[in-house]
Amino acid sequence: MAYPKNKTYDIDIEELARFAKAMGHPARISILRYLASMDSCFFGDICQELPIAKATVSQHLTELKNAGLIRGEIEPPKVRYCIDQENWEKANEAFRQFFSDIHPNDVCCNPEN
Amino acid sequence: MAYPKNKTYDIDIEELARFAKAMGHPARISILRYLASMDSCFFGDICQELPIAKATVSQHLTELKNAGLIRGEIEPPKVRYCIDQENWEKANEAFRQFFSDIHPNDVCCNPEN
DNA sequence: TTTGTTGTTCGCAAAATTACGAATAATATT
DNA sequence: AATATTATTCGTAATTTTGCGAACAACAAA
Repeated sequence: MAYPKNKTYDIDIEELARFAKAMGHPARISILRYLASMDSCFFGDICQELPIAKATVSQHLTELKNAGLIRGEIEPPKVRYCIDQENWEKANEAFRQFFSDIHPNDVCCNPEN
Repeated sequence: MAYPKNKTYDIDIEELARFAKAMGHPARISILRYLASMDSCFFGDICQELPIAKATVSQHLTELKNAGLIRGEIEPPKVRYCIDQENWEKANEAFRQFFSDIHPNDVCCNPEN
């Protein structure tokens, strides 16, 4: 853009957008999927799953942490990552509600109507 | 980045990421919400709902169209937009499945565990 | 034919994203 | 104390995103 200019949107819209944005990259979806399938997950394990450099993986993890979707804690010399239970539920609910807002027959310009 | 280097991920992961990315901006969430709440929706109506310039709205609409989440058809001199029923369901299902993959008690490093 | 309405496209600019290797920090091991 | 392991941060670069006003295109109305 340039100068953000304080565009404002509803809080819940901003929140859903933040969750969606965090999920808006295949590497980050992969990470979340992987974390969701494991009980124990170190940085190194995640790193091995992805076709990108560790520095980049670390950046993606930071974004997921900032969005609240994951947690990381140091277990020297490793770092253990996992899904953030509370916010994961929040995100789940936000998406669920969002999609439940529209029902097929409401739409007007799809071919079938 | 620089030179994309053909990072590959599973097809379904790519798809979910594309949907999420399209939803990763409050203006686009607003548009989708608005469309989901209306039967009839012209560009001008959408535009009035948002705190950004029409050129920018048009760009966001293009992104949503490219992601397959909406459709637009010309009804001179206006353009009618609506949710793309089929892909909306696809997206809904993709998110639903994604979130259903994790269950609270699987996680390992949340405070409660 | 000129004018008005509607929405897209163009040209531009600032900021954010994605990516990498190298350097660094923090801890454990020898 | 020196070395090895692990993961983050730094520096850099290319690309993408977001945004705007102005110009444009398409059609309707006067």
